[in-house]
Amino acid sequence: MTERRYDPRTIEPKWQAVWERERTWQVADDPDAGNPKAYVLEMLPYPSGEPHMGHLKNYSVGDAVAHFRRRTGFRVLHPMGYDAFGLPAENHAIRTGEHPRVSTAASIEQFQKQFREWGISIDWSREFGTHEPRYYRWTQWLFLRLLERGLAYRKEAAVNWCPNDQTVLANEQVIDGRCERCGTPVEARQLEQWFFRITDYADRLLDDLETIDWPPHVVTMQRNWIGRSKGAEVSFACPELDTEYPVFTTRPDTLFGATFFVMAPEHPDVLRLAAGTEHETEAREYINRALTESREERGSADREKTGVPLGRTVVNPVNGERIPVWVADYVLMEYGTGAIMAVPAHDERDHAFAVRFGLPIRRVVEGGEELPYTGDGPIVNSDPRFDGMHNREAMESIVDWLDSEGRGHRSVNYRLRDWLLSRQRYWGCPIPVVYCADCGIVPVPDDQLPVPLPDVTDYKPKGRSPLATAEAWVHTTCPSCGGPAERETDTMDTFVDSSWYFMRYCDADNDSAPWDPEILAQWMPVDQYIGGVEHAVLHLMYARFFTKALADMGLVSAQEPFKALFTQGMITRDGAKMSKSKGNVISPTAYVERYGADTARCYTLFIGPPDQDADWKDDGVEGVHRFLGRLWRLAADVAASGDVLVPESRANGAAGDDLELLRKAHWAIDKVTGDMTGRFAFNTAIAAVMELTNECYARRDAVQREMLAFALATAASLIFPFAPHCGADVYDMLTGRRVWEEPWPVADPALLERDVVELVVQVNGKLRDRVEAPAAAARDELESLARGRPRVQGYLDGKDVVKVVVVPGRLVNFVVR
RNA sequence: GCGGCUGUGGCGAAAUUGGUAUACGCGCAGGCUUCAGGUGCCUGUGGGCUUUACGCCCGUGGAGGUUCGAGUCCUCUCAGCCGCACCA
Repeated sequence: MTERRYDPRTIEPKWQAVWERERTWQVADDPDAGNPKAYVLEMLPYPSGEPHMGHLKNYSVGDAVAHFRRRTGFRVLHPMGYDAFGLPAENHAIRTGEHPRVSTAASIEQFQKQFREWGISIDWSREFGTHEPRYYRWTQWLFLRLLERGLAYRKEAAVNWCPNDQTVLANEQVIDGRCERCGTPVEARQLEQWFFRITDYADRLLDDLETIDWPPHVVTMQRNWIGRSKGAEVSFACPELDTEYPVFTTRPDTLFGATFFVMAPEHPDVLRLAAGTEHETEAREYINRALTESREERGSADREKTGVPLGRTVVNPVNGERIPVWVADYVLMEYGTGAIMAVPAHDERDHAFAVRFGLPIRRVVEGGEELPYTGDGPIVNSDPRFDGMHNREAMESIVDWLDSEGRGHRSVNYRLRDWLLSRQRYWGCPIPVVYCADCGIVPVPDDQLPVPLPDVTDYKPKGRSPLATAEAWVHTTCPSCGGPAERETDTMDTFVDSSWYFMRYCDADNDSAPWDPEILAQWMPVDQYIGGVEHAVLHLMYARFFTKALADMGLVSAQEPFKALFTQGMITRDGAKMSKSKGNVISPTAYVERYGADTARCYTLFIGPPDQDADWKDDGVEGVHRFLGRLWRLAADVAASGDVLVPESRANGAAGDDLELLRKAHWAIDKVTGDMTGRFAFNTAIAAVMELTNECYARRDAVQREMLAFALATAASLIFPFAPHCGADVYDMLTGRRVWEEPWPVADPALLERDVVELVVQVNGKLRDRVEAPAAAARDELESLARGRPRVQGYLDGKDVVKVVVVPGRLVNFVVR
């Protein structure tokens, strides 16, 4: 019909230039602004190589939200930065000798370029990388505030050591006993390291999950990770050594069933207990072996239980019984007290252990056919005071009794461990403390920040941080006494950097504080956070902890950083995760060049619900490109046929095809608006704009030019959040106006209603006929209309109509016998 | 083992509260336009049956149930994916 061609290569740069020149997406900090604020944020990218499809999807989702909020009356903060410290850049440096700063800068440049080519509406005035001194200065400053409050501390502990990356790892970074980054089995090492006291916040991190709008599965994962258990702490005495060993139990009702006692190999008293007994040598050997085993070797629940007796007994406080003490590696030093009472009749692990070593098993709760029985029931074989009582009640009574005797009390335990933040690696934020022979650990004063990351020649970790080789940097003077001192050479876990970046965006250029609290209060919390589910317990837990700790210091008023969270699904290729090793990586660049950014962006959203994983198919991309081309071409034809038009609905007097098209436009407005408010149903929103476009084609020769222009301009307006260039261009061609300056369209309810509806007629729930009926018709009118249909008559003749169900506007159902 | 999610055409998927199952897109088939086209436009497309009709039957992983009516609610079950995994 025309030679006019949809050419994204022309229109996309044209609009990008306008947005760049006019700084369209820049937003001012203005406490007096009339509009409410909306802080829309996608997780900041880790700049390694070039952006991939996951980035394209992530920022397409976020940009759609940002655009929609802007046009529905919000002042939107939509910033960008780079999580630039980290292992991949450093490993690259080890291989090539190139400074991580260089490769990181090159990658950041790629991201900057592509974000602009994608047309993402970013406020570039707030951009930073976490590796820049102007940023990490404040990471260090925040570390010192946590240190002052005792929330950062140093201790020796059994930590996870990755022999490949030559660094310690946080608990959260160990997956199935292996390093999260490289997959190497993790070893246990006894080292002195820096920790954040995140466990102090366990209760609040758990309870406040109820105050935020997050996907339930992420909430569940965090809840499980924190792992709060309620129970009791009960002391078992060892008279020979004149000591007492408290244990944590969630089942104080089974105390009378405790037949032995087990300590973790790491327990500080195990060797002392075994000393001088016949089992001393055996115990010593067992403990030594257990301590050198990797987490993976030790960790599995299905492996056969091992352990040795220590040749001692302790006294069960409820009945004075002496029970033998064992050491076994199924007891963990990190959880509870590092010692347990074993109740083999009612605990699977204790049962397996008792069977293996021939230890007695005593049932104290009735129920179940076989042992171990972990359910509820009446207490037996215990004390006359408790026998016959339901075990749930007995729990309370037994703890109360022990408490009154001073031998126990209620207690809560958590699975969550403190956050180990030291890393023996180069490319990270230096920890701002020095070690002085006289003064000990001395924080670097605020006015000496940042502690710069020194240059080194060898990035290879050798069990010590590469920073240790920067002698001139390491040797410094003590800020406290002026004597010689050495700098901390470990760097921080990069999750520290990303635990507060969203606050820095609010006041990114501040060089006298991490932020001005008043400006921060204007923007925080993030209203909509968008990112991958892989951060469900790592980044998202750490950022919540930081926010709460800083809130306690009065630095932030928000208790939660991310009011709402959306986790987008992965883009796969042939059903598999894209990875360089599989060779199935597809780069957004090729598609952006060939079809334009709008097509690539729309496709990542149209492919399916955005929280679901989706498989990339080139055919699907074609389909989306065809749709944008159809919209653009028809609009170009209309625009070429006369003057530019003012977008208005022309509701009055429209009839016939004009009215039908007008209705379809309003239906689409309603559908898209609904799909985007409180939901992320972008796939069906785009489908609705496709339907509207199809309707424009179907009626293009039957409607007035103005109506066609209105319908097409509406389609452009609605597709703009997903395909901003095409949306802007079409809108401009038809109206001469800028779509992003237009308020979001509002559907006219009168045009959503129809005066005639298709009534479904069922007999016994089966569809038998359809008939046009006035929408306003009364129930009995609808019934007689339906009853009068010949086809329906055929089903009703000779039968008893026992019931008639009428749903006005929908259906009539005759129940016959 | 525990917890969570998902099962709908040849494929990706729709179906806000129980009310016409399969919107939209891909693919496929046919037609028109074109010198041509891997372009554009139009039409058709869940399966089966027959008397080819304004027809009937079946159909949302499987089996039951509730209801006038179930993709949607309940019970059991199968399959796949994800998370946690000796946490006392």
